[in-house]
Amino acid sequence: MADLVVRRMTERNRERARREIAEVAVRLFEQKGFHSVSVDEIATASGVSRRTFFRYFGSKEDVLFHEHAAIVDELRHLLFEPRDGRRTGTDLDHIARVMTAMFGRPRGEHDRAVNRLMLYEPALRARSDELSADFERVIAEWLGGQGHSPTRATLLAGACMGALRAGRRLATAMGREHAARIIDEAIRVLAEPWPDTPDPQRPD
Amino acid sequence: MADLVVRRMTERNRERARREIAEVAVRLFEQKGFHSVSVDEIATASGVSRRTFFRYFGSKEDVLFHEHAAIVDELRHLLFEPRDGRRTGTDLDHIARVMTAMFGRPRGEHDRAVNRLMLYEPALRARSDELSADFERVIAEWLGGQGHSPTRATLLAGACMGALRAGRRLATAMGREHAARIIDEAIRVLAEPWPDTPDPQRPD
DNA sequence: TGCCTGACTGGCACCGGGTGCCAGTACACG
DNA sequence: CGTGTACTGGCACCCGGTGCCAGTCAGGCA
Repeated sequence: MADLVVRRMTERNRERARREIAEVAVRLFEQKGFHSVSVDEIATASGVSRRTFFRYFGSKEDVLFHEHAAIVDELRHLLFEPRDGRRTGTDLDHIARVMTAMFGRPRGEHDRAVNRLMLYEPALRARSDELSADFERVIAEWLGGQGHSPTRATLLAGACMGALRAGRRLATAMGREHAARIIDEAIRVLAEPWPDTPDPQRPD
Repeated sequence: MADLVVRRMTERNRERARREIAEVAVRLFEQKGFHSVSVDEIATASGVSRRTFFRYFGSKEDVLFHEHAAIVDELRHLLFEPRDGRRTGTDLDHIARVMTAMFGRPRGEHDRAVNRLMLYEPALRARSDELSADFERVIAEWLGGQGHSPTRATLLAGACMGALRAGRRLATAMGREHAARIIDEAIRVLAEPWPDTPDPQRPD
């Protein structure tokens, strides 16, 4: 029991140290660019050894991405266990609500800095696309449970995350005040993407 | 003029050497996994020095991806300069034709091996998604020229490449014989993604 | 109080990817 | 046959990442 208390203390301290290191690192990244900051620099600037840095973060990139697993878990939770008991509307309505909740909420300066870095450093963009890929898998899984065939669920989830990923990039580039409008437009694009597409059964 | 001829010879020799190195490397990657093959190993196995390897390929990953720029150019060419003069059908029809042409054509064993590697090694999957991102940019650019607003063009291109990227993964995982069917279904998903979505103007 | 144990840290050595630099070499050209 | 040029290989170096080991600090226990 005392053991449990000790563990919790340690855990909290670790979390605090992790956050401090991450904040120092992000500040350096924004000053000099991701590539131009070495792990040694981050480590000494945050008062730990290089070796210890790698015990807190598996890699240099993880400084920016180590919350991703928790974010994916949150998405899964919102999708599969809607807050108001039974959900209403269509599948797309539900996904739209969840995504608006995920992307639309206010974030601190740290998160916004991480977002800026992800947008402009190609290596980091690729890594952030992995988060989208995880989202896509979760959505496909959920759609499969809603009665869509596995193939269709995968493709729908792909289209869905494709539009939302593009929307997120647009919103980051154009500024926070456009975010809501862009997410809204992304959903509309998904609901009715190609209004001029003829019925495939009756080609003209 | 003689100078030009010499340049061409050299260029051709370089290209041949590059292909040989790439084939040796892919063979090693499939035997032992991407991470377990060092650049030294590739270099000695293909009879060049490590230093020269890095003159042919900017990085170890480039062995698998150095054709990407050419592929993107080809996509751009097919999209913007349709073979039969004026294109017919809707925007989506046109994109569908181009994509079927890009992904549906027969490929050699080397290309298929590269595809397998990309699918199963996470680091390589991320890198291959950059190709999709380039495709997405080209499609957005083309859609912009077809009269869609910049935002809408970006979002449409995102949805489009999202479904096709998912379809390409499915096809690679399920085998070549399903490729045509899956691409077809991806296009249908784009044309009519959410048949149960109510008209946004008349919510029920 | 003094010892033991276990978690954490830092330092060291090492590996592999990637680059700058320089010397050697092969080859077309005059 | 000399000469310039493009290519090569080797060396040294930087940086990200890991295995290993020794030191340290705290709490538990006799």
